Amino acid sequence: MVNRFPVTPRTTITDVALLAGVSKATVSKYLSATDYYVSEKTREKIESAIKELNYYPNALAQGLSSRRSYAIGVVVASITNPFYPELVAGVEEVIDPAGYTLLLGTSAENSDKEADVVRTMIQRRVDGAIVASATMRDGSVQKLVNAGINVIVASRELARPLVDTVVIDNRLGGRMAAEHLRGHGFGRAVFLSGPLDVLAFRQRFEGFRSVYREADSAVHLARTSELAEATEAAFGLLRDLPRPSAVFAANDTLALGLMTAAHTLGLRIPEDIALIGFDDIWVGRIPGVSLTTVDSRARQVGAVAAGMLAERIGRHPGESRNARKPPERHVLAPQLIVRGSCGCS
Amino acid sequence: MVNRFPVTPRTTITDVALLAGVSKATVSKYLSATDYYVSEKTREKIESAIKELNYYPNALAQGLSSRRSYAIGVVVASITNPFYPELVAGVEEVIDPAGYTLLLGTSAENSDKEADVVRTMIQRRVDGAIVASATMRDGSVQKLVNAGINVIVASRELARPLVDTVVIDNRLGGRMAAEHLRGHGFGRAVFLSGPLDVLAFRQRFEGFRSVYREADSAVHLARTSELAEATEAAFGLLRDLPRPSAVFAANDTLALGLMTAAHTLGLRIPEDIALIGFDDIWVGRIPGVSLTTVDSRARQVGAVAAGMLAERIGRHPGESRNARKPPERHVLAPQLIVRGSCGCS
DNA sequence: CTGAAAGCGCTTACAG
DNA sequence: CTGAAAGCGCTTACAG
Repeated sequence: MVNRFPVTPRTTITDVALLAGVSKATVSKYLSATDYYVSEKTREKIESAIKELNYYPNALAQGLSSRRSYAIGVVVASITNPFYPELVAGVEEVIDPAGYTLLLGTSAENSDKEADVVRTMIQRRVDGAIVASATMRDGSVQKLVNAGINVIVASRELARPLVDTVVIDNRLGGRMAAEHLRGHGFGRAVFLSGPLDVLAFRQRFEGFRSVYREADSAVHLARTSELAEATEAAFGLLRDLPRPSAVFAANDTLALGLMTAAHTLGLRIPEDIALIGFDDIWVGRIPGVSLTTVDSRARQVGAVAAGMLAERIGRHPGESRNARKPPERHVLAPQLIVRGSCGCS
Repeated sequence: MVNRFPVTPRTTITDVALLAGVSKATVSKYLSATDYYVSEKTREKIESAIKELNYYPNALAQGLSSRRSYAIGVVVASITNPFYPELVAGVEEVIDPAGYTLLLGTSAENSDKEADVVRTMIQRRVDGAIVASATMRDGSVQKLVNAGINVIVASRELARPLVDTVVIDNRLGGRMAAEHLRGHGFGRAVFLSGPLDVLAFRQRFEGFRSVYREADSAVHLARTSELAEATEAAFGLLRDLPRPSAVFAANDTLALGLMTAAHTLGLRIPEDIALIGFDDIWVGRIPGVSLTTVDSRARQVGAVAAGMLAERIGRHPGESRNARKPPERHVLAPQLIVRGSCGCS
């Protein structure tokens, strides 16, 4: 077979071995650093050969051979929803120093894309995956697990405890928001939410309802929690009579939608409507927004998830069935962030 | 050699070939779809074997063998700066249907991380890279190119036209903002900027200065364009006497910093200070923010960059020297988005 | 349309 | 501490 590829050949481990006057095996051992010892003299020879040849080991070959890709997949619903970049930053923070590369997958609303992402992660043989997309079905997570991938579910939960999970206490968060509103003297409040089949929303609602019970509480739903949809839903809510004087939004984007709709209708916040959101995306800190909210600690959730994943991978390198250790559940505490939109200041 | 890895073996192309009663080569041809023809009968046999065995081709092996990883690297400065997710979304939009996987790299401020990202992209043998980090040095881009990777620089420029570039016309954008401010009757305005060694900032400034000339114009610098630093710098600016009544910020985060500082000092926007930003991050649409700004079209920039990259890769599969076609330059037009902060409404 | 065989660039027991 | 050789799971000319 001659000249299969008419391209500039890259330098390989063989070139390095030749120049250093040692075997490929020895170069490989030098590269892996930890596991094997290499004498000082050969180490030096190898190092200078690598430098001279400007050699970069081929990660595909390494992965194929060692059955370890040093890649981890992160799947989020949408990268433009500011909650997710924050979580991804948390993941990166810990994954990065550990030498892993991040494959980003977006599941969108779309179930085709969801299937694509799952397939991609499996085919690329990621060492682990962090699934942080609220819209991803449990079956998709199951597929990853079946394929032998270590997976951690972050900022959401599965119906059955299939894998490690890291979440905040959403019920508590909902309760905190509701109690704060009640503390302002509001006898009635409305919960503005995305679809209630998203567990986090449902739990926040439960927390809310533990304070505003029965007839006193009401829910108003948006189809999704995109700003446009949220605004649309908020218009509906604000035209309902009697108009609520206090609203707890299931996340900050929904809260911003409410702000937008209120503004258009000439209603002021907090004077006409007191508002609390959920997540604490950075936008809320801007003076003109000044959103009181519950911090869902996206960054920490990401970091903790990455830490748990790294531990799993360490325990089961290559393909595992997640078998040894039973699924763990890490619960972080939410935190009320008081700013202007609730009427405190 | 017996039992090298005590792990559940995954199903391989050999298993599929065996079950389907054909050779690995034929299965491979079926998998590649486009290039080869496979008879209807064998196609069916292969398909059912794949389904029965739940087979997923190993992308590492495919990449090693074909010298095509179907991965593209995207490097941004910071994923939590809302400008970048928007650009990444644009990239994804076109990369995704084309079957590429996105490797995300963050260069941060840190030049160690920058080197890591470059190394990672090279070792993983990405088919191409999109560099959108304003803080990444030209030398790093050069390294990628030297390693035979197709690279597109997005939303920034290199000193020398080394690779394809997609940018907006920053000078024009700066001019549009300045002219709008001048149209409001402001005889003097200040340019609030990040470091002027970032070309985009410098060009925006040039556009600004083409309207507010010489003594009339002034610059005020922030160390970075993080919100906290921006706010800090804005305090300085607002305490300068005479206090400017119009500010053009080099990007929206800087503008938000100015809003924050102004609010703290009891200054109103636009009554006391008219403000225009740059980028049009979605936050500006929120009523309480209502930021007049210049749309830098992050999403389109990302999409166009991805398109150019796909074309390069198609032309030079595997390792190329980006040689054949000279570097291209794609310039998009910025667009003024008028909202409340400039005093228009 | 299909298959045999070499090769992609590494790693890893095993033997020394 | 070092090396020979097999193997990781694919793809691709080449021949039929």
